[in-house]
Amino acid sequence: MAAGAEQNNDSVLAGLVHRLRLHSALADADAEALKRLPHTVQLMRQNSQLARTGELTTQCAILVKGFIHRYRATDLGQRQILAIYVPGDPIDFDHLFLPVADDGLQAVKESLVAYVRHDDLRELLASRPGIAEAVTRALLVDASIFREWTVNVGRRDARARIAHLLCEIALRLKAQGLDFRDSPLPLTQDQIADATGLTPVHVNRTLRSLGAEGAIQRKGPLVLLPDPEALREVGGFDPRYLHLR
Amino acid sequence: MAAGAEQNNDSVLAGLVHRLRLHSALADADAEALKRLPHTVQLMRQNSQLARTGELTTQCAILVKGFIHRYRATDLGQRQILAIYVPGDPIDFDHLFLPVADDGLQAVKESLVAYVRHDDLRELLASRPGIAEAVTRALLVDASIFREWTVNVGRRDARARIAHLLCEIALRLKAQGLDFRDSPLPLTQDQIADATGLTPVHVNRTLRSLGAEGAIQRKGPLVLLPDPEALREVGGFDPRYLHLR
DNA sequence: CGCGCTTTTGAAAACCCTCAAGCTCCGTGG
DNA sequence: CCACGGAGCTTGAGGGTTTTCAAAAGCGCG
Repeated sequence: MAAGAEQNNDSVLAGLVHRLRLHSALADADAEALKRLPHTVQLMRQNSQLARTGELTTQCAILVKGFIHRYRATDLGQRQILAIYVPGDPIDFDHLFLPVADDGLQAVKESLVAYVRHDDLRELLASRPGIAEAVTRALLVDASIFREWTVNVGRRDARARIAHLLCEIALRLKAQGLDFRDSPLPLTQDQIADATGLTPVHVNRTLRSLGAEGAIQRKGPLVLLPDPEALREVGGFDPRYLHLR
Repeated sequence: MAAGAEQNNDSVLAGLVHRLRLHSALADADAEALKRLPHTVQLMRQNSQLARTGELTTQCAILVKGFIHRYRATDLGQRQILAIYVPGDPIDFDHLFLPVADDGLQAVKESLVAYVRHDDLRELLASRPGIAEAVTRALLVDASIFREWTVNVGRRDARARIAHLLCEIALRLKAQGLDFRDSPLPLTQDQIADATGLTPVHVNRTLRSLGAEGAIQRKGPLVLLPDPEALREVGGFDPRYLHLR
């Protein structure tokens, strides 16, 4: 756990409401109730852990700012990144029902995380079916994304894998009202490798080749997207699996 | 859709109850209510489709007998199998909340499927929170399995991928009170390839090599498992992600 | 200014893929 | 009863994408 300041800011959970409304029609009363949920906010340092595989949790995390990834490791120590969360995303609401953590959670860069207690959230879900349904739907959309990642890693070559990953994150950011340009993804090539099932060396070469064609633009460690359309082509990206309205 | 006889057998949904109880403590009253859910039963011919990507659904399917797989295809027509369901598994309960189908569903071999109407199931979930929680938990366990498949395809070599796949199915069958020996997996090498992100040719060679070592035993198209322990070793299989009690 | 982390580059090797053909098994029909 | 055809399995040779190993260069930070 990173050191963190506790606060109680009213609009911290607005991003979560926005995310739920991407998939569900949430009544205003429900939205207000959600935002009033008691919560604490923590600043997570880059690379700090939110949870470790096997741990028991009693709180749920919501990403407010920054990026967080979910990963799992094989017995041989090979790491596979399974999800990359953007602001507004519920990070581990699955722990509400399966309190033992499957996966590790780590801050990609310095991030702001809101915590709500399982008890409080459970109470809210029980009293407001609209919220319960919206949360369930969000969990199922996440599952659809997990499946697309399997497709990505299993059936696309290196260029397409990376392009697809970037398209997805760009679109999910945009859906949250954010922009790749404003908050460019600070993934290292190591992390891209672990997300796509490749090696860092090959990611480097592929990124380089994509840059040469103009499909992406690079500034230091960051990747910008000058040509989303071209990238979409390369990645064979079809956003239906994101279930955006 | 395959031609199918309609019936109304009382114990058809017992497998589903068993599956839910792998993860949740279900009250007897809840279990009885579940089994009394109105349903029809259909016999699906080998390779027949239950649903196609993009279709709207109004019923949920439960696998009673046989095997069914879930798949998705890339824009280039490459197929990736995303899940293999065993008897007792709820197949598409996600459509209760996201009625537009993400994925295709196809019978691996002749299978028996029970259908319940969304309306009936929704009513049951609303009136019995214990069932609602058990179903949510089952969906989340499935999500955990999806993630492990990403790890499998992304970070293991061919031998380990296939071994891991076989270990998982064998264990899930066993948890349902079935046995690999009684109902050996009728996957073709093509299907194993699509499940593991490999090509059929390489699956053939790998299967052959696993057989030569005695890790598996083969009888015609079928794969038997004489030595689960050896396979577990090869696949780096750690069953925790299955959340079996 | 130097240390650590990340990126970059090169060369060789490995794993897996593609292409292609032959084989076995089995159900169907002549 | 045997020929035919299809589906799935097997095998070989060659090629390609990706990996491994190794080392150097760039960059940010204390």
